[in-house]
Amino acid sequence: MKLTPQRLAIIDVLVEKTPLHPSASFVYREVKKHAGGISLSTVYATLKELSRQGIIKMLEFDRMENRFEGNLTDHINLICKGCSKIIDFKSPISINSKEVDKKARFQVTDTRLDFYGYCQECRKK
Amino acid sequence: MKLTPQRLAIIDVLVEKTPLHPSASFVYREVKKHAGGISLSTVYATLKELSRQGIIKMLEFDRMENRFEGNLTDHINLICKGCSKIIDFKSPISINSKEVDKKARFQVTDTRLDFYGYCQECRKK
DNA sequence: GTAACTGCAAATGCTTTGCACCCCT
DNA sequence: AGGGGTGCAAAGCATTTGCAGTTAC
Repeated sequence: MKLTPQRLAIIDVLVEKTPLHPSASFVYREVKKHAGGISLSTVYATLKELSRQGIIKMLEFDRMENRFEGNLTDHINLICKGCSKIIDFKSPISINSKEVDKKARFQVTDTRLDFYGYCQECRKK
Repeated sequence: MKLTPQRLAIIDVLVEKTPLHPSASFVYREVKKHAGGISLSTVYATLKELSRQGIIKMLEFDRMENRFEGNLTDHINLICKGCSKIIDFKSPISINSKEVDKKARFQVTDTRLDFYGYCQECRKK
C-alpha cells in the first residue's frame, strides 16, 4: 500500500476522529479542511482498501451513510435515531459461532450487533 | 388501511414467501406473475405502510436490497454472503435494555442482530 | 519505469417523490 | 366530492466505475 499524501491525510482523520465513527463524506470534508487536494473517490477507494486489509471496519447502513470504525473488538453499536451518533458498547454478548454452525449449519464470519434508539441528548427532545 | 387488490396480492406473497425474507422487487415480480397489474411504487408504498404499522419488519441493507420479515420475535439473522439467503436463528441472546440505559444512558427501541457468513450450500463452493 | 493511485465525470441501483388520475363510498 | 391509492416518470443520493493523467517506490 503506497503512502500517498492523500492516504496519510485520511489516516490522520481516522486516527483523530475514531470515536465519531466517521463517514466517507466526513473524512473528505476534514481532509479538505486541513490538507486540501483530495477527491471523494480517493476517499472511498482508500477506506475500501483499509477495510479490505482489516485495519478498519465498514459499518454499512441503508438510510444513513456508511460509517467506519477502528474498534475491531466485539461490541454493540448503539445508534441514535435522533442524531445518528454511534456509541460503542462493550458487549455482554458472547458469540458462539460453533453453536450456530451446529444448529443451523451456518458458518459465521462476521457479526453485527446494532441497537437503535435515542442517546441522552436526543431523548430530552 | 384500504384493502385494494394490489395490497391483497402483496400480502398474499408475504404470507406465502415469508421464510425467504422477500425484497420489494421480489414481491413485485411475484405479484405480477400471479395477479398482474401493479407498479413497483405501490409495492414500496405498501411495504412501508405495513412496516409502519408493525405488521412486518424492514431489514435495511446497504449492498443488498432491503428485505422484509414477518418474524417479529427476537432472533439473529444469519445472512449468507454467497447467496443472500437470510435464515432466522432463535437467539440465545437476551437483550437487557435496562443495562444499556444504565451504563450508556441510551434508550434502546429496536435491535438488530446480524451474523454474516456462509450457508451450507455456499460453503461447499 | 511501471504498477498503483488520483480525480473528474458519468453511471449505477434501490428507493422516494411529484403529480395526475382513479376509484370507492 | 373527497381522501386515500395507484402508477408513471423523474429525482435523489451514496457509492462505484471508466479512464486518462500522475506519482510513489
